[in-house]
Amino acid sequence: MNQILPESLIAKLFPNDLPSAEEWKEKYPQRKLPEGAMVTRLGPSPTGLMHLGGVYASLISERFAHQTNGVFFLRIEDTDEARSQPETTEVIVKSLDFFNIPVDEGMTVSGEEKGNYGPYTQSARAKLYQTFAKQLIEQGKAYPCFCTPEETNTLGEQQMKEGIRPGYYGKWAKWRDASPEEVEAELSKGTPYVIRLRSNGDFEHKIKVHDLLKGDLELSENDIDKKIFVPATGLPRYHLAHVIDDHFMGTTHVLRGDEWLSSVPLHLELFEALGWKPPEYGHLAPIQKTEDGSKKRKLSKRKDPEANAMLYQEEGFPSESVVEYLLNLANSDFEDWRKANPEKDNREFSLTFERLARSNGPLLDFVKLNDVSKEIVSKMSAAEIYDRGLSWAKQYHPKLAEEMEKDPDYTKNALNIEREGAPRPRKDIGTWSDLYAETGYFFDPIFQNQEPVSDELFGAAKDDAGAIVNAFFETFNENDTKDEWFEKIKEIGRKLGYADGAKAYKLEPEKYKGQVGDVAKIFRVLLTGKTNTPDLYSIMKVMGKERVMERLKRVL
RNA sequence: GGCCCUAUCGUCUAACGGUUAGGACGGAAGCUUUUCAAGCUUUAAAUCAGAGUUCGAUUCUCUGUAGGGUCACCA
Repeated sequence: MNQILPESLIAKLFPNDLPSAEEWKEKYPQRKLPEGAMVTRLGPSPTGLMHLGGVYASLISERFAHQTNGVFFLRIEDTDEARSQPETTEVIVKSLDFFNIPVDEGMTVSGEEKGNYGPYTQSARAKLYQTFAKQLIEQGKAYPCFCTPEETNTLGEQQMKEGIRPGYYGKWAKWRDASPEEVEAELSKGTPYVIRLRSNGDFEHKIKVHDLLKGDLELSENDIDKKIFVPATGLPRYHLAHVIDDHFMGTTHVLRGDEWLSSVPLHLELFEALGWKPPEYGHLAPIQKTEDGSKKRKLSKRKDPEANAMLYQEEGFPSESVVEYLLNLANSDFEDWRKANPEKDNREFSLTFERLARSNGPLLDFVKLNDVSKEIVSKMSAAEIYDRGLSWAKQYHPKLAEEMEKDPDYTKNALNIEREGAPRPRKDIGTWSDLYAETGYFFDPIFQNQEPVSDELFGAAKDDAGAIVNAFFETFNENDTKDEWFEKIKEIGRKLGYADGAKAYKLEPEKYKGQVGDVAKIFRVLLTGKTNTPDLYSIMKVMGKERVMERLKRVL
């Protein structure tokens, strides 16, 4: 008993120059891809920032596409004119670029679209949607509804109050069975309206749904006459847009956040109404955070700065650190793979749905991220750290950049201490911003700006600081080998009553004032202002005699 | 509240129905030709609760509990 509107009335709802369904089919032919190839996509709405969850979903989607020789594309979902900020598409594109997630089709960093299934921005596809919104009305599968937003709201509130499942459905679907005359009357009055799906579903009926990640599910059929199209803007709502686009763009696998799970029945109904085969769905558990240590919640764009993907760039994380951390959240065996294949590109790791399915709303763990990152940076050459650190610093830490650039070779030598060729390279840098704290003292202006050295830092040998430095001046030879150099340090200590090593000191602590480590500390603190630094001999080598003497002198 | 999903150390997780419940991060202790870092050694730390099925349950079933998602609009 679907109420089908007369053609003359339908003609008033849509432009009369719409391409036919056939024409669209010709424009967007089926993709020719190898067996098993997945076509995946990211469909963000441009609202100003890229969510970390979006990066996570894209990373996973992109990897599945490319590990099966398929296609990953980017489609900007800007159907909500009120919320979309089209210019922020750039933010999304740049984020994907930063994280090295290659997009085969869609908007690129250069500002131009590529791909044969475009345009890849929904607001530019209005005609396509209109063809099918019209078709649904012609077939009686959709109808115009003249309820005001206030009416719909009141309806919802009323239903809630009465303990009834809220929504525009069944007997509450006021315009579902309106006569052509009633429709015509509103139309001629110019009443604003929306187009709703005429759902055939029964909420009491369960349908079996297979989700790539959640497995076999039983969900209630959709029976809501969902708003699918807004003639005032000429654009569909998300649900219809997703169905039409993923059909014509040839998407085979939709991987999206699990907040979408409950709308799967609606989407399946729409695919059926249009006579198309739906893609496979996989619903990802969200990345979460905890505030008071007990309650978990999904990262929120508004409240949580760490939800913003660009934060990781600002903080100075190398993009691959974040990528590898996310890969580990997606497939927990990535970590083992990485351990077994320390030198391989993480692209050689294949993601599986089986593992992904077990990832269950993980908490974002910065400590772990930082550990992953230190591991990655420890494998870089000094030159790479210099280049990448400098390009970060130029944008986010000009003072550091300025110093790094003054003498690139000096900086690289400093960065190379205990690094290239070392059996176990240092793991002190997790983010480029660590460069300032960990190596800043190499640069005189930064060193002079540090907190003045307090006696506390000198430790056990603080009373002998002057004597130690004086003795050092007498014997220092910058051409000494490391062994010769260290022998001299020990000798200085010995004369002043310090043991040669920690062992000797521990055996007979009462015999000594301390041990050679305490003597070394005097130099360390004077030279760097810190008690933790790499090997002192190397530091002196890099700094050069003049700078070393200059800094040591201050204690006298 | 209805519906859906989930439940192992603090965190991320591993374990054909049979393991001393494993690993990683973080914590603690120790080792070292200078301090750190790293590395190595050691260590504390978990199967949400209760029933049932079973010779045997982290694993299967049920109930409860807790957490997450969703239910006006938007995506």
